[in-house]
Amino acid sequence: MPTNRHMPSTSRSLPIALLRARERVMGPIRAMLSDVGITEQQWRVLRVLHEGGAQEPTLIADRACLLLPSLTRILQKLTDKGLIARAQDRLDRRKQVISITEAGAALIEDNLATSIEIMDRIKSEMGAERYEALLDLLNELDATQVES
Amino acid sequence: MPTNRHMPSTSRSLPIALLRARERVMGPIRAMLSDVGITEQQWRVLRVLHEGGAQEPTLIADRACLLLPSLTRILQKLTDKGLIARAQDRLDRRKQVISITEAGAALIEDNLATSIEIMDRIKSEMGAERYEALLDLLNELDATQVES
DNA sequence: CCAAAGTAATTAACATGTTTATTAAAACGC
DNA sequence: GCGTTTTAATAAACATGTTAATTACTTTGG
Repeated sequence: MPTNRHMPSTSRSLPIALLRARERVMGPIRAMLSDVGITEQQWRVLRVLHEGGAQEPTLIADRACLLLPSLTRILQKLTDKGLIARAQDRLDRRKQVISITEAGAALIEDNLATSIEIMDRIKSEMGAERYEALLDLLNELDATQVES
Repeated sequence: MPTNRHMPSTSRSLPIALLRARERVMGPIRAMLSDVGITEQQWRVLRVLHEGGAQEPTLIADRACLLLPSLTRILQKLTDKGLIARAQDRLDRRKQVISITEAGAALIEDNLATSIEIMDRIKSEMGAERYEALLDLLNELDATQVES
């Protein structure tokens, strides 16, 4: 069975190349997080709250790149762990306001340096210029309008 | 709460940029696949088999970028759908040999053109040169050795 | 004001991701 | 040969991804 001439080998398939690249980056970060006892997604939520302050779930989902049903479960677990707190929005009772607790902030602050070190290592391995070029291209791809 | 000067905004965070870019690419592809009634991962497995011929699960997992436990479940579902067939390896009885059925091959062949069109549209939106540059950088990132 | 449409969050159901453990079969090493 | 180690695949358990449905609340239009 010959290779179809229109079928990209996996290294030239954009979806798979994106997947593999992400796995490469997340490996060391997951190792760090498993020591802390939280998942990659929980880490992202905490970072969004630490960076952006108290905010509603819809905004967190957008910034942490999570779907709302996933976020619902993650917020429940983070509440159980005492890393976030929840309150009702007084102006719009459909909404909630999620905030990070002191324990949550401490967790972020204790591990942020390590996280940055990991990314810096990748950056210097690739070369800063190529690393930045990659980020630019990824953002450009994200901004692409794919007409239906 | 001021933004930490060492914390990248999400668009400059490589893990999140990779995630967003992938979502952008997979959106239209998922729409196509949901019409066919299979998932993105099932599609990847069928393509690997169509492109590479009958092979063992470990090799499929590597090529389709799946972990073996996920693949185990996916192979069971594809078997139920009649899109693949399984046999024992006669030389090494730990191994299996997975092959694509005629129905599976037909499914791939009926939808490959659409899949290629989607990727071509993204390629032309970005510009072929930048698209190729992105693939190169992603492969370079994947080849990076992150020392422990 | 009120019915209809829209929005925020949750729930449900199924599929996959991820880690650890298990089972069966091969390959090793002495 | 035979116990040890390694490998291939599966199983189990928990977390998330994904889509559709639901609930509660708001906004809109007449």
